[in-house]
Amino acid sequence: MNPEAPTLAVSTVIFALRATDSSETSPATLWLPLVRRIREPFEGKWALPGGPIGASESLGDAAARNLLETTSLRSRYLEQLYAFGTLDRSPSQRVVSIVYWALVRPDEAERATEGENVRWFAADDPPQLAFDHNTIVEYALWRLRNKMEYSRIAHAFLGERFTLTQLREVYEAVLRKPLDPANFRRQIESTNSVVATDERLAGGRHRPPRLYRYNESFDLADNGPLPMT
Amino acid sequence: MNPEAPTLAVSTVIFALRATDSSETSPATLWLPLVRRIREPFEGKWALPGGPIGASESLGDAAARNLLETTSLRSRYLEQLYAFGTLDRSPSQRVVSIVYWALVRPDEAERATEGENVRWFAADDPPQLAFDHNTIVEYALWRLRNKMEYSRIAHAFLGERFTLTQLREVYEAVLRKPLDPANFRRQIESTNSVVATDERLAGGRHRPPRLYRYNESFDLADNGPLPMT
DNA sequence: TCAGTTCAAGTCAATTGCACCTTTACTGCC
DNA sequence: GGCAGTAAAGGTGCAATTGACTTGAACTGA
Repeated sequence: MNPEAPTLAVSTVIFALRATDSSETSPATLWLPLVRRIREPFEGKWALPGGPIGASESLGDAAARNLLETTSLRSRYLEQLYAFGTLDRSPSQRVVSIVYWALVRPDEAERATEGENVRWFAADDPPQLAFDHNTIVEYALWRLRNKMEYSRIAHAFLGERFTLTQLREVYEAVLRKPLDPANFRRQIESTNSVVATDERLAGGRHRPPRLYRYNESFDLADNGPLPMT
Repeated sequence: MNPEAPTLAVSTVIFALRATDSSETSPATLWLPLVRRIREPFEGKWALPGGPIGASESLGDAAARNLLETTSLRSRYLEQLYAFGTLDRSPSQRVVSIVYWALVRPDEAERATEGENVRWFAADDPPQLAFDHNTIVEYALWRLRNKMEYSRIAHAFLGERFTLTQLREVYEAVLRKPLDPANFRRQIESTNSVVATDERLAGGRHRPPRLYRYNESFDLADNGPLPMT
């Protein structure tokens, strides 16, 4: 082995939608879980979950495993973001990080056991992070918002059944702008990416909205001919 | 050092436009230079140029250096493509390749000294390559064609001064479909990505077309808040 | 039963995209 | 020198899409 070879690691930026406060009426916003570093460098600072790559796992598998081990989260969507490898990202040691980004559903996000060393932060306003992780979060946010506009990735934030209003609220939360409900409905229906079910969501104090499910024959991510492993 | 740590390398997919045959009238198509492997595994097979990452260079610098050393090419545009790291990509040894893609201008492409170990191939129909390099080329082609449609990346294929017809021919060659000259002109002019010069290209047996130059204040790639190193 | 709320569908003007047409300006040849 | 050929450059009109707005339907809770 070359003693000058950089250390290789994977990290993951995880996004989930959470209510801004405990009230039901407040709109959801983007949050991400961070882990506290328990050793130098940057001991005590918050950082993206990550770790080394196992000898018998692919890069994506390594990201998913690290995710599960450090935050107890299983992601519905996992995509490679970028490989970061400038010289100055870590003091004393050369580290090349292959970073993934993940989307988890709200019910799954609850499983992330918050504690002293794992906590959720607003994605748009994270604290000062270890290494170059602030830059990485910023880039991941850009990619997410970009991809929302040309793919059906929003579905990864939702469960099996959802109303068109819920789907619209995902777009509004990520893109941070209100969308016209009628036009949104027309656009989504024209793509055939969702399928209407017979069920309706009862219980609200208004006309019960129809529940939809995702059209499985649709490509969620539009990532081209990539072997997503 | 962890003896199980994967070997880290960079490779680059280089694209250039070249005339299909020696005649001037034939339309240009996409070509890429490949290098012949001179050792096992896959000795004798064609492969993407690449190599190890130096101790004091960033990933992008490593890609550019390898490019220059193996093919004598300096690229006008270099962007990270993807990090490939499945277990089966190389026999006996675990290799993680961080792959870049590059665009070079026709005049620069001439510098690639073709010989026994470096040769140009049609990008859409490469031979059977070493490792998973056929997959990588296919993905790079997808990214290039995708990016042509929402960025001004085509300019990286051209020199300082160019006519709108030349620019249109770049799009036609990459996207493999004819474009309406009038509509193309209007679209390009509406973006303000090019600036008209006073010069015209004389010598043709027709009305001399105006020469344009690229608007430097325009973002060529639209890669978001990435530190492109 | 009624007020309040949201779902769901429809209308219309403005904008954009695309196919096609006309005019302009040069070169090469007779 | 005039004419034919060619591509540049600009223009026109239709179709599809988008965005702002309106209307009616369906349900809950008081």
